Amino acid sequence: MQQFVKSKPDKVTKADKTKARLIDVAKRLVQEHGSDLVTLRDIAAAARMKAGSIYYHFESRDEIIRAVLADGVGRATVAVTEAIAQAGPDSSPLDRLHAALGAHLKYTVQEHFSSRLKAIRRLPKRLRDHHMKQERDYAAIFTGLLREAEKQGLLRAGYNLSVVRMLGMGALTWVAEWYDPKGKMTLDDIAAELMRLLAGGIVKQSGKSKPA
Amino acid sequence: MQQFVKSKPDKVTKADKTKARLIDVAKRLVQEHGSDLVTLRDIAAAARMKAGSIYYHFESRDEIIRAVLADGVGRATVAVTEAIAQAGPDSSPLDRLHAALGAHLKYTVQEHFSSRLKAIRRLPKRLRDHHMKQERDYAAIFTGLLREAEKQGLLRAGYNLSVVRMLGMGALTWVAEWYDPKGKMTLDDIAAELMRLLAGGIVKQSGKSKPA
DNA sequence: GTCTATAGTTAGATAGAC
DNA sequence: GTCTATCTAACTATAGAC
Repeated sequence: MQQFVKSKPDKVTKADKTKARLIDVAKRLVQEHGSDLVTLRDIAAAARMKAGSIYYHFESRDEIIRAVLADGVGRATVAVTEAIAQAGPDSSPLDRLHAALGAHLKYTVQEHFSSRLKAIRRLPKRLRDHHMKQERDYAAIFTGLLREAEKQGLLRAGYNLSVVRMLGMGALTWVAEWYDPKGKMTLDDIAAELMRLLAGGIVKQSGKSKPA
Repeated sequence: MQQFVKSKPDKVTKADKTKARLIDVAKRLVQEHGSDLVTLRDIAAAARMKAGSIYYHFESRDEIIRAVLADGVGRATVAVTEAIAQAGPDSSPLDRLHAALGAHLKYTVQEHFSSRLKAIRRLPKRLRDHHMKQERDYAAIFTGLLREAEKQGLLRAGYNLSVVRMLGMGALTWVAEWYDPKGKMTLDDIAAELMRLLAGGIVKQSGKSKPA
């Protein structure tokens, strides 16, 4: 597990730990209620502090939100990268894509990732621009796998792979909005369903290849 | 065009017109900035009124937001229903689905439909429950088309059609988050890409039918 | 480092004049 | 119907004690 709060984790002071705890409780609150509804008083209360004390650790409320977002992409990147690695370097790019999408979905639902984009938009421009690079890097993982598959001649011609990626990830990102953990389908089931859909489509292929 | 603000549109009073105008400007502001950031003062200013005057027409801020949401689903339903009708009753359910998804996408992007769900969640329970029925009815249109296709034997077996619907609509709903109107792809292109993906998949089918 | 206290803003909502 | 004026409540942020 990597450190996203600080890139230089030697000599962890008490302040560092408190800051990390603040990010942690803030993340939990943001996931639960949405970034807009979470106040500094909420965060402080959850961290058993008073609101004013937060300013010893952060310059502003926006700085906390930004830290929460950065932590989110960071951990998602780790989760997806690990899933890809587990599939093995000699696996098919499609299998790796399946693994990556599965990890993305799990992370998305658990951490309510989809609320991120919304929160990003209302950050001050300076913080927003910095964060968007991380988001683009994350998205590039998936496009990369599609391009690999294309290079290996696994894909049908004529698709815009960026669009395919965005449609696929959009489908999964949206799952968090309707997914019922008590329902019959697991997240793995849903990822498999998407992958099956993505790969083979839903329509019976009648001899001739005439999709749609 | 139907009336969603009032179900009894005979004798349109001045108050009715003002109320409709308030919903209209509120909708525009909500689409642009998100429902949370829109204040009564914003709405009032956009409607060339003072904030206090709004309370002559609405009981609370929540009532306005609810009206905006109801107006949104209502118009989306009309748009999708009309697109389906234009495909003709003898058309393939898949063609009608294509038409419906295209209309949904256009509406989604233009009206930033995706912000709806977020707004719904923070409504008081009473208003939220009432609204969710409209949302379910809207979603049922799409599931219905898939079931028709299934009944006509057009689909491969083993798919959970509700999940397919949610993945497909999720993909389109998410488009509004990244779509660039100045880019190369039109919304019709994207809808066609999704339909092609949904129907035939992206992976080259090598003799045997072994998707994923 | 964390507290208390409070300044400074801004929001939703109400009352009463016109 | 719309206005002005104002209330109450919540928030971010700051200052200074400990």
